[in-house]
Amino acid sequence: MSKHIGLPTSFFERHAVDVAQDLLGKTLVFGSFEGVITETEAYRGLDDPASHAFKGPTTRSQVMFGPAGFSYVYFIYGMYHCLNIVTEPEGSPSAVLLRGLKIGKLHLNGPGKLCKYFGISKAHNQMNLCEDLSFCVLDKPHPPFQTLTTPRIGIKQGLDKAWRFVMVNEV
DNA sequence: CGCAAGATTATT
DNA sequence: ATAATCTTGCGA
Repeated sequence: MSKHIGLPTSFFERHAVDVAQDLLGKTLVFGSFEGVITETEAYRGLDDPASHAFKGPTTRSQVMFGPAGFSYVYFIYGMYHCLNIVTEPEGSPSAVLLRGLKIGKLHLNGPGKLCKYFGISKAHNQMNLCEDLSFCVLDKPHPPFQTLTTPRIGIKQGLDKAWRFVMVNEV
């Protein structure tokens, strides 16, 4: 009978690429919603031209420079929100974009889709996912699966980095 | 202050 | 392949 505790700051305080990979199969909880994470992407800082943090902190990206375990929600293309979780210690800008969730048979493939379905907006930016069980990530048991690694989607720089992770061949 | 670009998605 | 739609960041 596991107790299902939300993932702690120490889980998110690691290298963004490791966190992105390890987040697959974990359960995102948002209010009364929850779903299994099936697709992620890592974004870092000065070594990553695709990142919002690449050119230093801005009003939008400053949360990426803060402590791990906080939400980073941004509005894009005039109509979609994207949810990230900040990684690495404070001062090391990075985050993991959540791109896919499955909720039973329903598969929300796409960062804009999952935010729309859950009702996540900028009101939920910069929230600590490690102190409140109403917005957190749970390490629930999940059957084995394989991980597909590819370059990230929708960017024009940093395509040399294979920092996208997708759950496949679920048993 | 103006403007181009953008970590997307649904449709043609 | 492209429209929809608007915030953000940067340059003037």
